[in-house]
Amino acid sequence: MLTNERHEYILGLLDQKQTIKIQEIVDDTGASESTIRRDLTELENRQLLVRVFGGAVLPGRNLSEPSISDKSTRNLEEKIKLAKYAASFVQEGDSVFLDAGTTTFQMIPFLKDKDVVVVTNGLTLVDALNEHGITTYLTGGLMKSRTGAMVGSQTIQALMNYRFDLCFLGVNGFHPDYGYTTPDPEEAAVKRLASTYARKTFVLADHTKANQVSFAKIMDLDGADLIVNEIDRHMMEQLEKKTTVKVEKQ
Amino acid sequence: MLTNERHEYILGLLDQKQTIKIQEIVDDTGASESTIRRDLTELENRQLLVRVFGGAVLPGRNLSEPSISDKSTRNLEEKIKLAKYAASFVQEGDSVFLDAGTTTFQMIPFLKDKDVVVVTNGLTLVDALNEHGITTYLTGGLMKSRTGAMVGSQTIQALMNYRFDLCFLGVNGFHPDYGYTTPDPEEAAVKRLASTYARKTFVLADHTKANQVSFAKIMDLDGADLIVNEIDRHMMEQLEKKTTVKVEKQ
DNA sequence: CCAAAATCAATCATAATCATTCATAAGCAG
DNA sequence: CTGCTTATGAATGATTATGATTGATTTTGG
Repeated sequence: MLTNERHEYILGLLDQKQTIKIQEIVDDTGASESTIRRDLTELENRQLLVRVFGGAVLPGRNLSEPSISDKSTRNLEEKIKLAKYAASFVQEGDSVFLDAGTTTFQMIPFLKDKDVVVVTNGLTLVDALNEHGITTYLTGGLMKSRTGAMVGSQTIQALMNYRFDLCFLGVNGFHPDYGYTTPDPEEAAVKRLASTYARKTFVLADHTKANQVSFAKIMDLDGADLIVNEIDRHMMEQLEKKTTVKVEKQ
Repeated sequence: MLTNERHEYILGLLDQKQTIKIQEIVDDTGASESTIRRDLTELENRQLLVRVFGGAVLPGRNLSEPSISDKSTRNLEEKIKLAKYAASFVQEGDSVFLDAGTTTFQMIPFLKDKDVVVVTNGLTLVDALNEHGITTYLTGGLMKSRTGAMVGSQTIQALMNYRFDLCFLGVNGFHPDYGYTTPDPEEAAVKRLASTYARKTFVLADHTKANQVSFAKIMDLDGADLIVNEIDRHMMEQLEKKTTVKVEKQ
């Protein structure tokens, strides 16, 4: 069976069934597992399907889960600890910028008794902030449906009206040479600007972000203190040359 | 059965039945109890359900959906008809301001194929706009937890950046002499300003709002066309002296 | 209030799936 | 035929999902 034929076959099957298992395709086509895997990776790169553990699903939010690409709920325990630690830097009455993101989201419960004012561009944080009775300002701007973040010129303009005691950012990667990075340039711009209006900025990152580099640079390491929870000695030494590292200990 | 399939299955079942027992899912899917538990914790982390002892229930919607308790569901049928009628005034490619509120919320499904750009100060509308793939700008501002509206100086400032083809507002009362009114002065200010930047403004009001007067005045009747669905002759005559009235007929 | 039953979180070993590597085979141009 | 590229299949060690077990917690029914 030709490569193209297999691809057609896979897509056809997927269209019918919404979900396919790798083993199914192997049985049907007679090709080896390795080959089918290669097919799936290729088709995923062309955005014709989304791979999941054990098979693939049609693209589009239905069956494909945000967490797969995003890993948003992956290290949730870790993120909660990180968030709690981060929240401990917040003083009574502070004005705080909270970035859109899952780690900053976890900070919210720990802020409720601190009488803070929160400014955020993250729509996913809204309900939780509301539930905990925290005074909240939204930046406004264009709504990015994928991330639930608000971005764009209006977000920028809104930020200029505020000054923060503290600014908490999530990132997709931190690296001694390439600094803090994230996939979306517009979101990077918002993060960057928010931090310039803050007396002090913290970046929250779990261990999976170490040495990762994403497309859009937010700023160099020295632009913000880094809050992490586990990190090897060698990495630590390198980072501490560039910035202050706060380690959350179990 | 793939993990994603199970997740979809669980959410689907939950959507149908509002409540599910773990044992049910175990029986239906053939997966072990441990696995189902893991699924539930994961889905709970993503806020797609809430775990309870013995199973799971649908998440209690906060700002994402109009609260079921208050009057919003009372005249829901009426509001949907009203909303559909209102949406019929929207042209392909229009830029539209949607006020925070339950009636404007109902307009969203009818806008999805019109390629519109929506600007709103209503956090309750966000999820629905997102789900229907509508390009959306949020005004930003102070979040009012009770109504899910954004208000204040920043909202005002944001509005000045936009011009609308159409502006749709909800109100708490309309009255021939006292005009359109609503309980909150800040929200009134936002409504008023949004309408001044629109080529045409509509107020949506069901029959319970007739002759009602609330604390904060938005504007006189002639500031906007009034969309209603049932109204007695006498009232109608009085209103038509002041403004254009569009009546949604069954 | 107590005790039995049900449900739970935490842990572990196992099984399934994964990415990576390497060697082979097939196609093709010179 | 030789040398090159590409597709394939098998093998590896790593990662992830799963199912069973444990003892703790919560609910239920007196």
